[in-house]
Amino acid sequence: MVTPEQVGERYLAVHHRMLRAVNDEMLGCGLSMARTKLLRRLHEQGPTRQNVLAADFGLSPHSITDLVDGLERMGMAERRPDPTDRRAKLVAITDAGNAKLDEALTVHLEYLDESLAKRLTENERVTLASLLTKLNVAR
Amino acid sequence: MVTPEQVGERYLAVHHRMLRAVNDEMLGCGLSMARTKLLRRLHEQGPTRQNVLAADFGLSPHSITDLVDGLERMGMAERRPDPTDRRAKLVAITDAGNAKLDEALTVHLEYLDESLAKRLTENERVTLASLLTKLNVAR
DNA sequence: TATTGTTATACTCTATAACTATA
DNA sequence: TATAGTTATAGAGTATAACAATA
Repeated sequence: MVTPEQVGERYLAVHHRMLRAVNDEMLGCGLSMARTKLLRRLHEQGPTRQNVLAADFGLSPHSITDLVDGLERMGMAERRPDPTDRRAKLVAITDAGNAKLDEALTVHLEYLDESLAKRLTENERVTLASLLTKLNVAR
Repeated sequence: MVTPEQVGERYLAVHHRMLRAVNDEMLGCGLSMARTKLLRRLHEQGPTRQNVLAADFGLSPHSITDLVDGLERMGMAERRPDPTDRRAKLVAITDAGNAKLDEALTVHLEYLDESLAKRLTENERVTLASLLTKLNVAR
């Protein structure tokens, strides 16, 4: 029997392990979770100022500097001057970054989908997806 | 509409954020996720050799040394000689560790349960719990 | 020769605080 | 005086490799 009180405990145990497995998978192809998220944001919304990224991801300005440094060293992103404010910098994804992002998303999402498909039926996955949608509300 | 193919993607977005929130909560009461897990294992299964811990948690021997160092500095765990093998050490939880573990589990599980209760009905939480049970199979 | 754990070294992800350049 | 970003510093969590003690 399952009671609602046991959910938090299971939640922690299961997802901590799953996310770690995905993260290992991602590192294997050269892009960590944090870097993938940032690259994806740049891919979808174009060149963005660092302070906007910090606010949107809930990270400190320093963490963004660090993340962008890493992506820049890898050649996946680049900083450009912001023409409207000489203090600010726009971070943009490069062609190499777009290619890598494509590869990383394919690899890790396929891995996750396979892991889920191994453990859940199609109906259960649909149910999970709808629960996730409800969990995703920021509150 | 929700298709099984979208599940992996949502899974990542939702749980990454949730686990980070829980981890922040846990740091606030002085025990990180990794330390809590280790302390809990020591509480439940008694003094354990470091190589066993490394194997069970899927960590390198060094990571265990590091984690135990941290818990020892906090007075939450201690190393004892293994009477059967002078190379080995048994890691044991202390009284202070047991008290802290109790507090940490209460704080972070209550936080998680509240987060879930804010977003899901009781029936949905029961459904989630049963999905988590299926996801928890190691494969 | 193999195993147990530590030390040395390093990388990622996160933080706060002090600082520089610009607004 | 306030904002954008970097540098300095720090701590957790992870890794590999080299090493000492012991088996």
